[in-house]
Amino acid sequence: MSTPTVQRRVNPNFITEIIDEDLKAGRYSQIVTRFPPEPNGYAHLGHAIASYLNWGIAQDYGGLFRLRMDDTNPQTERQEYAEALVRDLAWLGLRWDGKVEYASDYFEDLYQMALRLIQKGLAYVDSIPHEEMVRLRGSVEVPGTPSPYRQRSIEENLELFQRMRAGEFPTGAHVLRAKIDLASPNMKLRDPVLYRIVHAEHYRTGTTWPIYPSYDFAQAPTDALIGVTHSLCSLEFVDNRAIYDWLMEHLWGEPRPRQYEFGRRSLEYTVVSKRKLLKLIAGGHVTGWDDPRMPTLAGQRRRGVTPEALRTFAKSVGISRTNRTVDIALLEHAIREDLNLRAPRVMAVIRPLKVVLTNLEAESTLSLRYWPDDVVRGSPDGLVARPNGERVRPEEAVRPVPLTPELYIEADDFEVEPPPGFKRLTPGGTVRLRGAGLIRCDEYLRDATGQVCELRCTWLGEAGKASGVIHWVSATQSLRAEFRLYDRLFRVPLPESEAKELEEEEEGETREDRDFLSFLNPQSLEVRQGWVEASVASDPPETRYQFERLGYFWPDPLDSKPGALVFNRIVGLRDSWKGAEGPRPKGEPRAPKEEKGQGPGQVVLSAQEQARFERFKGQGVGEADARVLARDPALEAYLNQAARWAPVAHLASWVVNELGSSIREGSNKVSPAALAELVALVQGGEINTRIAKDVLAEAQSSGENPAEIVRARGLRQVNDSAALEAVLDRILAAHPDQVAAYRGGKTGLLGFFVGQVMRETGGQANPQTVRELVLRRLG
RNA sequence: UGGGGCAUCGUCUAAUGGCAGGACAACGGUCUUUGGAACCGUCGGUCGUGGUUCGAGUCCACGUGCCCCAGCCA
Repeated sequence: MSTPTVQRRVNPNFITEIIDEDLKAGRYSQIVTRFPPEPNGYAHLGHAIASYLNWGIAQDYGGLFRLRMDDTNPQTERQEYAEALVRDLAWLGLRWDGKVEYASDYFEDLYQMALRLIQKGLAYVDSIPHEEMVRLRGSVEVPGTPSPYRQRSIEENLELFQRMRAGEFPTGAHVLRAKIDLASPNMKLRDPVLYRIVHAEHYRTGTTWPIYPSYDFAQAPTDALIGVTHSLCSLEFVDNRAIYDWLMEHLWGEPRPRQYEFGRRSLEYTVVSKRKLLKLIAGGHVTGWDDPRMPTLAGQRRRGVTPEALRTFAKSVGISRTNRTVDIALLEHAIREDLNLRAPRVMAVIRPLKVVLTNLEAESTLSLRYWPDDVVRGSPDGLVARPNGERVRPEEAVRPVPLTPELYIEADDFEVEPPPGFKRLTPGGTVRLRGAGLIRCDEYLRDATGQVCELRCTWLGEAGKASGVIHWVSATQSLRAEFRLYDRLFRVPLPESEAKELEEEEEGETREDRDFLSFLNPQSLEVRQGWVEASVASDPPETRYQFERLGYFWPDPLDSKPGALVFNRIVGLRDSWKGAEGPRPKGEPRAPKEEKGQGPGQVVLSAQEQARFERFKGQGVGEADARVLARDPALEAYLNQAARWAPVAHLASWVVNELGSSIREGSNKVSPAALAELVALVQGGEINTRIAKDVLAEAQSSGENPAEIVRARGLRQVNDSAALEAVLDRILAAHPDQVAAYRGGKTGLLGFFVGQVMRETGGQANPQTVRELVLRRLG
């Protein structure tokens, strides 16, 4: 196992940094990640991103990836969901090592672990009513108070817990709690529940267990049992990490899994919470979990999105420690990019307008290519695919397209009064029929309602010129088809926060019709009856097409039948035409960022602090540092000790800015005398601040004496201008572009040159001297 | 409010204390038998105020804003 070098599945991030360190330190020989969905709903894009991350990292590091159902709540979980989860994640292209794991497979192990905890006096059976327990837990401001049962003997706890397991008590009568700290400021640590009694049938274990582990007690121990090393979860569980660590400490030991949290990703114009998805289904706003507008993997699959596109999307979204909402354009881009190379081009007309070619008597059959030239050119072996997958030379990747005297074109492609820049058909105008020469519109007919219903045109062959190209199909030899044009499910990018604002305006009165549903996009599905060229009838049913100028489509896997074709629009084409109407509406514009009115903020010092502040200032300490020192007794004490060996004015900024955090958190390993000695070296010009800082950091972790490190390494400051100039010359010669850019005005490069010299000299050059040299040489 | 987490172009994401870069979007152009694709370019960012430093997105202090925690859900 080693650090990945080529083509990572997941870009480097704060987790891979930790893994790199762990591997380097030899803490694990192989990394193991896992994805633990709860089988209480369908997999959605959020699952896709999180599972891809776990799988991808394991792949990148040659580690193992496990899939585990987190099925510890029999009341909400179902076999159907577990199966769907497995099916959908497999479809996504994830491969897990070993069988699918289930937390429920480890119920016996967990039970034994709970017994051990009780035996160690670290867990107890609590028998107070639920509401009472909630009350005793206190609040964020008020510490909790112990339950009267907290002091039960080990024997009594053991007996009670065993009787819980034996099913002797009704649901909710007792719980097993960890004995941690009821006064902890971390609410999660106030004696969390480990086990509860639930008499309900579990979809896998049936009625064999009347007790079920809680999230916390299932997570850490099963991670450990299946060998997980890096247990990733989302940010809302940060506080739970304390329980995770506590359990591992008392039940497992090293090496053991550790939990790391990442920020959730949500997607514009969608919701993913199970409750909301169910509401969409129940309300008939979508047809089910696999409705192509749903953010579920089942929905995306039915829509025609490929797993490759979703993996590309997941990779591009990335991971950080911040909750983020991703621009839906990123998803659409990933889908188009994938389909551009995958989808053969054919023609369909979804808003038909009849065209009669008055001078065309005979029918003919054209042979049109499936692929545009740029895709052909991009093919590595020069071959391209037929819809059936067969790879052939471009001139063989063709289909027959009948050209007949009666055609259909897109109604949008004809305008009686064209807006400026309109490149399609107009009365008397000429346009190119894709692959079939030019036509001129001689006449147009209107129906009783005044709508244009037919065009009479002259077919010109190649005689003439036209700037526009439109698509078409034969009116007599094409296939009828239904087209389902899917669009965003919501009108606004953030339906949930919009709904929340509404709620607040209503003063807490949550009305059914004022929630996120009120932001549904009424045009999220538009159904059209039109025509598609007949060649598609002989293609495999899962073929994804680009209907030229319309978008990417594929036959609906459930509803499309040979005699009754139904095509789903997977995603439209980008449209950069800004005509009369412009591109299709993209929702309401975002609200601009609010101006933040922020004052400078000044701490009010107490009288005593004020006195100390004045004293430090009098000793030559800068105001900001003096203010910090005056308010922090620990720093002041440290500084006072160090002051026996060096002037306060020289020491203060080091104590505040370099050692401040470690002194405060009690991890400081540099003695006041040692700091004073180091600072004296800086003051004497023997070393520069850069060396001092590096050495200090090293001393902080190793506990060595910093001045000793300086002596042992022979570190010193290089002031010799001639020597530095020689180094600088080499660097200027090696970076002619940067030199030119600097002379051209990019003075930000000063830092670059100084930095290069510093690096070259192992940080020992006198940076002021270098800076002057650079300025002199390039100025 | 006690505790915890987070803050870089409109969006997502990079930058051992040393050139704030990439992708998406937007905008403009080239090319084009798809107003597609491709290619080129433009716009645009370190939450604020101080401090440390030759040099700060990164370190320190003080602010501001957002998110999570008081289920026997996960």
